[in-house]
Amino acid sequence: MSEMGEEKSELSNAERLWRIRHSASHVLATAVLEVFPEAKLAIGPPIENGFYYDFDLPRALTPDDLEDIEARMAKHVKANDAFETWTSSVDEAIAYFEQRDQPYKIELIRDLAAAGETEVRFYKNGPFVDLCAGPHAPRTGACKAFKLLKVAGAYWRGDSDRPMLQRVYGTAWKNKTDLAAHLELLEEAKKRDHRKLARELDLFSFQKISPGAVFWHPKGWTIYSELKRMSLELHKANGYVEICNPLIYSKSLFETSGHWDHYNEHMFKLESEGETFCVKPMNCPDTMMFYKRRKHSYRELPLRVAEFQTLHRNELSGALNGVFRVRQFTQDDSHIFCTEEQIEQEIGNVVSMIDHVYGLFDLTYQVKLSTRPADFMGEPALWDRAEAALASALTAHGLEYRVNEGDGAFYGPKIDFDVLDSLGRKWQCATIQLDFQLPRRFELAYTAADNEAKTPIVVHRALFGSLERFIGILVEHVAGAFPTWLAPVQAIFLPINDACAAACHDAARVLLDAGLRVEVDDRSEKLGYKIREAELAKVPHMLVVGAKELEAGTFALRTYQGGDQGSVTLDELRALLLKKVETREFDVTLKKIEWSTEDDDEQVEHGSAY
RNA sequence: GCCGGCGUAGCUCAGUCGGUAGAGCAGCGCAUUCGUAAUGCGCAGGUCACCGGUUCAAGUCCGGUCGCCGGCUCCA
Repeated sequence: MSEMGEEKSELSNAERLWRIRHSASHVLATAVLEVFPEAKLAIGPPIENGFYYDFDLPRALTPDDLEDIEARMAKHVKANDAFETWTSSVDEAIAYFEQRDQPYKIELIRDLAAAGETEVRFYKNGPFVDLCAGPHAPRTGACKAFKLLKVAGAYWRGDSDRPMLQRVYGTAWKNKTDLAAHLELLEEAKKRDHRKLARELDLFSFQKISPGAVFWHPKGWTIYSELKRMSLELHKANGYVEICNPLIYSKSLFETSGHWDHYNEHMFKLESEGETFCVKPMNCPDTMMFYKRRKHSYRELPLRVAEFQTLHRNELSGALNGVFRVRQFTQDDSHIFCTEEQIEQEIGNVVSMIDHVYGLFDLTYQVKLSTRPADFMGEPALWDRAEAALASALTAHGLEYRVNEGDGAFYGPKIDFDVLDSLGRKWQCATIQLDFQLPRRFELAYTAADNEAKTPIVVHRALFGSLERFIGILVEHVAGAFPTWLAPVQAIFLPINDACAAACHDAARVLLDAGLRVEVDDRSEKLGYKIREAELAKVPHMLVVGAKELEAGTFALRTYQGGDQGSVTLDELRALLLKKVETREFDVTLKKIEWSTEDDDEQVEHGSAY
């Protein structure tokens, strides 16, 4: 008892939660086995904010089943059974699960044995015994604050060639208050879903006639255009040139690049006069052609070439997701042709640009450095030097990053920047990828100082990643209330009666001429109604004009969710708005959604927890 | 693509046992000229996603297709 108490006090909060969640997954399996004694168990690990367990069941689970299972789980939690643990030999363990007809468990044990384990660990709570490395909470009573959330399909061992199992997801916390807070967070998060906000704010839509492609409405397109303009400005200031190449190419281009062999099923193809053409899924192959059009001197390097062209990728229908995962999109893409010596400085410059862009929106990101995979191409020594250059550029910018060993592309190591959406899902946005292969495949060269032909290195990189995905992230990040420089309508005049309308139109004209996006709501509605609509449209600045203002020649400024800000003159107003636009001020009061700050690293340490 | 769920007016949603479709908001018209989050009255709006089947009769039951949502896989 005292031992247990000591153990408890030494554990970090995160570790305790981790054990509660892991234990909850066992309690879930306990309940599922009651309902389906013939259930085949796969794995049931803790995850961020909760847990899941994968089952092979005779039929699909219904919401009613979940309720029933949840009620049974509550009984096992109330019973407060102790988690007991022991080890047994591989053979005994296999015999145990053979007797119970649990093929997935047997496969796991065989893999452990193949990895050199001679003993495996078991955990038992009440009637339920599972293969498990642990650790667990002392008793099932620790799982008192849980809720089952959803059931989804998941391939056994994540392999699309293996059986599809049913995965039950749940969330678990140390007490009911935390659970309630988390459920409330989920509700809040749903409200800022970019698909919902896009409809409410009339930014963009999707239509059945072109799945996975965005129909941009005037307001959404304004945001898109402003972002693109900002990005281009930044690129030009950083020594990039911009090109624009075709969308459609003979398949021979992709045979040269390797896409025809490795990316075929993702490309849209067309036939014309017996020849096969492909709609480009990436900008790299045609940018190689741009480089190749003539000879280059080492003096031209690094050569930074931007191309923001439209791309098409035939993504699996089930993978499409709002604006986060589409079939047609545009990257703020560039390719840097450079020498090996220039890599570190170039990467450093790109990291600065990324940091600048994300800083404009107070967006936080997670950095991953992916290193040489098993099936790499090129010389190991070059890989080592390149990986070191990437790491050093990240360190120089004070960025914390995680190393994903062996997760690089076969053609080079890369740095990925992940951003979370409103539901806490990670989406890759910015990316920096070194490429040793493409220049070889396209036989690119530059003439070095010694008059020898050398092969340049290519850096693929994007800041936003795709404009579409980034805008989706942004919509959710600011909950639809954009900073003034991006707001589709930056200011709206609200005349109180018809007599004030003319002054509003005159003032609006002045601001429009200054390049601002301004509207006048001169409908015969009451002020409260107009304010309500402007607030719902999340217009950052509202200018109320009545008899008082007409006489004083001023405007009563009201800001989005900020209330009455007092009177301003037209000159003051114009200066205020222009300053915000020119400095791209992030004038948004964020109510951030804070998902768990646990790092995945912590989860990886318990990787054997099934 | 796979597993599960869903698809009724522009949006959010009702629609009982199978008996021929309803509300609020938005839209349109008229009235109202109003001081910081919803003025009133009226009108219009539907191949119930699509195709097929069962039935005297289908929004409702069955099958297929498409799309969307949550996951898995894959990726920006």
